[in-house]
Amino acid sequence: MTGLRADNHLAARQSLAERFHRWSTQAFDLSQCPVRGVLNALGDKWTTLIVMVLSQRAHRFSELQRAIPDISKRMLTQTLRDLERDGLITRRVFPTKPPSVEYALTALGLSLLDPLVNLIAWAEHSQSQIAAARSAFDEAA
Amino acid sequence: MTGLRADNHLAARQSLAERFHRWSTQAFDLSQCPVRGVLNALGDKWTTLIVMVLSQRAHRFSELQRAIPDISKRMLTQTLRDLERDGLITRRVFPTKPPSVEYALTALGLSLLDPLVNLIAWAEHSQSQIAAARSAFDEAA
DNA sequence: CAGAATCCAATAGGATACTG
DNA sequence: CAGTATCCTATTGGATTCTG
Repeated sequence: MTGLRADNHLAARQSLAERFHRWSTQAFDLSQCPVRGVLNALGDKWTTLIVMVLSQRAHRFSELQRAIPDISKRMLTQTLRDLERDGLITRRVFPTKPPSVEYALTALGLSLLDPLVNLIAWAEHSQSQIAAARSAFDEAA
Repeated sequence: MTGLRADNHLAARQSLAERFHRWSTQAFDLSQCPVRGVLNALGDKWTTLIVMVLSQRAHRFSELQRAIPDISKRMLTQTLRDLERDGLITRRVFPTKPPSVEYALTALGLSLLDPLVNLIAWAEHSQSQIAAARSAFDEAA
């Protein structure tokens, strides 16, 4: 079998090309494509990190703050709201005094973990190549 | 076998938890973790779209502009530079007159397609649930 | 404890005009 | 054709203060 390795990404290429074509013909407004919303949600500064922490177990607000030390309360609140709004996490308030709030992944949030872990694995596996490429590029300038 | 479906994402959860723990102990500066760079590169407004277009075949600068009508030259240039710097695409200049430049995915860029298509498939599959969750959330307010 | 509100700095990104 | 340069606006995100 020749080209088995070369064809490794063929299915992915065809799948991507097909999707892009469908988007650009159906809804020509690319800014409305379903993926854009998802990708720039994941692309913000804290979303992925929070999802990773919650992938272990439910966390309270202050637990999340301690798990991610350099996040501000403002951004933690806002990112949690967005995740809740998208149905990826739940927010349960316990009417204790002082109140406590627990955040946990929903089934939909859990289903995100599979593609996410693939991407993260790729990032870890590729980081040395990327770093090398950056050094070479920067040195050429 | 009980819980087969419930354990569906168990491997992903454990994998994520393990990685997060490794990062937060080894390099406590979470902003330096290898994934952050990748995710907020993919999270910007144009990177994913450009990668999708290039997944079909190599494109020239003006072809990319036509394929993605609402990108400005400024952002197209800048995003292409970043992708080149990270070693995900190549930039070949043909000394014709007027000059033409061709952009194409590298092997590393091609290897990104697999995790990327998984994430996009998830986004497409989940978009209706996300939209429903948003409506419900916004209506409650 | 779990936020809400306000203010401010940095960055991203669009529009336009110019160039080899 | 394939950019570069400049200007300007909008969004992101941090710091701080206040509250039930």
